[in-house]
Amino acid sequence: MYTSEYPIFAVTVDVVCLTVRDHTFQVLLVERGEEPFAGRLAFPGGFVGIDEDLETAAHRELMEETGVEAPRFLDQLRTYGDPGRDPRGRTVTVAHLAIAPDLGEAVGGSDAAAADWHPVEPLLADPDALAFDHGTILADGVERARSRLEWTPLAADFVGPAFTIAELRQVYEVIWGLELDPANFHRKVTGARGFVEETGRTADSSRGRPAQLYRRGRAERIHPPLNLWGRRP
Amino acid sequence: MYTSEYPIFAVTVDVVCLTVRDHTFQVLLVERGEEPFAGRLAFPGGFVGIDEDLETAAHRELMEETGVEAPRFLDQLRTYGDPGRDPRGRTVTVAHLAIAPDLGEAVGGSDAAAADWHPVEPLLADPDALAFDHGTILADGVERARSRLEWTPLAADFVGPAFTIAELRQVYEVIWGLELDPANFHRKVTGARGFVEETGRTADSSRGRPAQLYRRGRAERIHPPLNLWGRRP
DNA sequence: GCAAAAGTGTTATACGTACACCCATGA
DNA sequence: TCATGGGTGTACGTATAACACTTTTGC
Repeated sequence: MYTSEYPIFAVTVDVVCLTVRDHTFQVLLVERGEEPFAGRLAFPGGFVGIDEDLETAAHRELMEETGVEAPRFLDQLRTYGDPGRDPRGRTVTVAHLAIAPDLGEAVGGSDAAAADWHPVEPLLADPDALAFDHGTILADGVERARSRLEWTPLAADFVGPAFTIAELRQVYEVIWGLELDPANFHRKVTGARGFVEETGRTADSSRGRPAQLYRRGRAERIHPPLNLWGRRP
Repeated sequence: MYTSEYPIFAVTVDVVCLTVRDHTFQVLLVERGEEPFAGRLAFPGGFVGIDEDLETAAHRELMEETGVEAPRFLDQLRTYGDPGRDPRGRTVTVAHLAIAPDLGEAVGGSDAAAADWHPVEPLLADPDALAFDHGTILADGVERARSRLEWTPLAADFVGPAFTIAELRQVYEVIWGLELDPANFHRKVTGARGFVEETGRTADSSRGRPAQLYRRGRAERIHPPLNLWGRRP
């Protein structure tokens, strides 16, 4: 190895885990127990093992620090490596984007002092709300998720294994911050090949006609992209 | 620093530099001078300096190894860090995507044995054509470039500072491998706000009516995306 | 029945494709 | 004046936004 010939780095992973809870776009954060940034909010994450691949490390850190075991989606987001981003030394972090359905209150793993969901909007508005450069990373993660909704079935990863078209529509409405026509949305989603499949079952309805339940389809891309520009004002 | 407490990594950058030359989609490669993979083709790249940020390192390595000084576009692509991707030890590489206009033959820098442009297609067809995991990286870079053409003015980065609409169309035709209607393409591109601006000058024409010259506009995204599905068969 | 939510029908308009056609130049 | 590529006009078909309307449930 060339540890004496070449610069030495520490490599970490961080996980931007997003969900929709209580009609709000939220992100999973831990309260840091140690310096630097002790007591501040940050993404779950940590050092990559010497024989561990990056995605495995991301899954492991998410599980260890928050108890979230199986996000519906997890992929690389971007790598952040500015000198000085970590006061302890030269660290490069490979940020990942994860999507989980609303899992209820019970989060919190072994390592971190506390893990909880936080609404995204106030965090985006205050660049110094999070430790390290995590404010920048959050902005990139949110942008990536918003963009992916257009041309992949990512929205289905925000809801449970069986869901109604209205639940899916609320994901778009919350994340994009606009109101969609339920009738046209229904046609677009059910008409896009491979986005959703019927289960044959219907949802319980407290009032109104019960909705059909769907599951996620096999498609990885939506053709053509869902061109949802929202309701005209 | 925690070099004794935590795993030690080497961090490199690699640059997938793409262009369109001779009506062909091409990538800039160097012939490796040393083991491992001596004599094999690889992307320009190398170790990141201890006080250097990632993008600066990418620019530097591209310049040092190929002489390409100012690509029109350079951004992170993805990070590759599987254990075992480099037989010498644990290395994480932050791959970058660069786009340059056709610069003529003269490439070749100081460090590498040789640097030259190579058509992309045969390299994609043979997964073992390149050193390390660079075949995978090339496939990701090409896919990213193809996708960006749809919704950003990336095509303008493949041509010179002043260009005709026909030159721009050829970029799409070569990279997407299809034939476009010149009339409709012209309208779409000139109609998309911020994609191109008139220069007032015209190109020299060997035959036919001389074309207007345009420069790149200020937009970073095209609304709506250029929905070019090509000429029907 | 009534309210509420799911889902379907309908229509005016916008948009895109195809291609006819005119324009400006070199030979 | 002919050939060639640049650029415009336009008709027709398809997609879609808007919203009226029907369906199916709980109360």
